[in-house]
Amino acid sequence: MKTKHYKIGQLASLTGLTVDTVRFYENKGLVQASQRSDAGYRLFSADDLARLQFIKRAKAVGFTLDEISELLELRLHPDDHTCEEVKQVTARKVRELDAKIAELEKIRMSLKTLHTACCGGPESAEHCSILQALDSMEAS
Amino acid sequence: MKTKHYKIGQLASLTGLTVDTVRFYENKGLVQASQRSDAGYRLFSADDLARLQFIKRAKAVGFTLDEISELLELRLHPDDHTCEEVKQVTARKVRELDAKIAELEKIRMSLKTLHTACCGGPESAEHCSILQALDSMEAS
DNA sequence: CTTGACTCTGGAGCTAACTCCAGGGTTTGA
DNA sequence: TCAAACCCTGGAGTTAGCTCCAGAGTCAAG
Repeated sequence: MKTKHYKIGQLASLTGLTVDTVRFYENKGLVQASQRSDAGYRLFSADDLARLQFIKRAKAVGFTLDEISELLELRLHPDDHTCEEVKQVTARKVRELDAKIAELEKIRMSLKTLHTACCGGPESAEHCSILQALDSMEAS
Repeated sequence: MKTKHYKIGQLASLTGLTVDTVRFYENKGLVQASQRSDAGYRLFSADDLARLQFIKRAKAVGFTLDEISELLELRLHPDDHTCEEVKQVTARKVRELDAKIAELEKIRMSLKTLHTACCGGPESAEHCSILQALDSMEAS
């Protein structure tokens, strides 16, 4: 029983990335074809697929490729003496994510305010831009 | 009574942007010096300051300058016949933000899993990377 | 056994978002 | 009053993250 593997084109259409982008990521060390065919074709595993999907999602929320690299490299080696280090890194990342999420929530709320104020009651002029909506939130 | 205004350097140090970046943003139309001094110096208002702070925060969560431009341009004109349009745009943006937030939450949770699994019990080997942490979340 | 769709490498080109001059004027504090 | 610290414009340079060749080999259906 052999594990299923994908050629670069299949991987590309499965992830919605382009063939060039996948090769570019490989070049950057973000992903690595688990093997090559006799003809030299890259052969990727299901793990590689998951990795690329992760990369795509992390990118969509504003991580740089370097940051994503760092996230992907994060591994727990239970027998490793730098475990405390890893713990610190993850804690820091979680705090960063919390901050990011808070920012997004804030922008989301002000958009929501904007949305509901639209075509509405007498105070529509009070909340006529996203900046004012943000201000009114922070005041409350 | 005159309203307080800032020269570009003050604005830069207040926002943590560089002078060059502020000028770059002005060039792109993201912000506009409300007036110029006799010598041609840009003079910015408190509104401009708020605008730049918004831009900075929006950038930090992964919006492009074009997207930020779109957000800043979103205004409600109660007497405008395209109000329904604006409502649609805000609704779409809110949905996009929801998706973004969900992604971040997911990554956050898997980091958290990674964090707590570290140096821990017998299953630490089961969650030794962020990808596996993600997998284990989605399975549950 | 051929033809069209796929793959390879290496390198050039592109867009977004800055960043850094050069070469000049302006403000301000000791 | 004069030097340091600011500001101006216009344009060139940089980094990240792709994107697009050229030129050549490979695979699969008819």
